[in-house]
Amino acid sequence: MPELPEVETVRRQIAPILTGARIQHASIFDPRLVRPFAPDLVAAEIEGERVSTVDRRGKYLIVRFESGLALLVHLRMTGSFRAAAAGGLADDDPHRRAVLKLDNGSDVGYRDVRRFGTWELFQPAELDTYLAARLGPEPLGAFSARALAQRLAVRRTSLKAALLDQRTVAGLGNIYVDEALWHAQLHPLRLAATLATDETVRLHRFMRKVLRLAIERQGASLRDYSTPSGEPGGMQHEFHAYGRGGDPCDRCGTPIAKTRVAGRGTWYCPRCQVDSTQP
DNA sequence: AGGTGGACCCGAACGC
DNA sequence: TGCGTTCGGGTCCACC
Repeated sequence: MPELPEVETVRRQIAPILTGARIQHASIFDPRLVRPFAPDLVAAEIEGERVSTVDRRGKYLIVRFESGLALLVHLRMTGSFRAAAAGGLADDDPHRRAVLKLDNGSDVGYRDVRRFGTWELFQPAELDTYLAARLGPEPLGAFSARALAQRLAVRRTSLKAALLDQRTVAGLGNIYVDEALWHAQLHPLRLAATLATDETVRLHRFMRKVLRLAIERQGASLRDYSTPSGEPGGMQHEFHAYGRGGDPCDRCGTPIAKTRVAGRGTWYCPRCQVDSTQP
């Protein structure tokens, strides 16, 4: 489940390989990846393009070409990249959906078991509009506790639902929301608009801390995620809440509880994360 | 208007 | 052992 830290790890690993390289040949095997457009049309459009930068915005990867064209990649749940020397990608992967052959002697494979991931081509102006409509600020960019407070104040829903909404803050998913809330000692069902200043400050501080640590650990490898070099991340060893139902809370020893919030499996400490707005 | 829940996928884990 | 069922997760899109 690639969230911001996993996507940033992928970006850091593929950026040096892609940047400055020309796409010699593109193969797209799964129509779902680029629909409603035909795979060969999309492949033809990026062939010959030279990569200028590889950026990230929220959970999106942006491969920008010198022509101005941009390839917007979303890994959704199980998308992953794998880099190898030319001809060095395993040839028996049934989940491989695309391959980019570069003019610098590298092959970049794209794999996606569940086929939710997407590749979309954009002209620069369109891309900005598209992203601006979907994403709030980058949590690790110029993002203040005051900005977070402002965004939460207008929401009429739970803290968890508000944080999962990419327009509140870009890049958090189910895992890092639970982790940030555990650190900040806030209940996932707490109404977003009811946070006191010190609570918002805590949430802001810990969401950034957790994301930074996760990037340092190269993301969390639970089921499908691994880095483009094939290594697993290490952040799963730093989890305090996510997936830890029944384990003693690392702060107070109370067993971690599991419930369902905003349609998602949600783990929290029933003692440390008390909802002061609920009876 | 804004929030909620189902659809999209498919492998893993589970139940019998 | 083998089958069927449930689950999960990000985003979009109906629906309330």
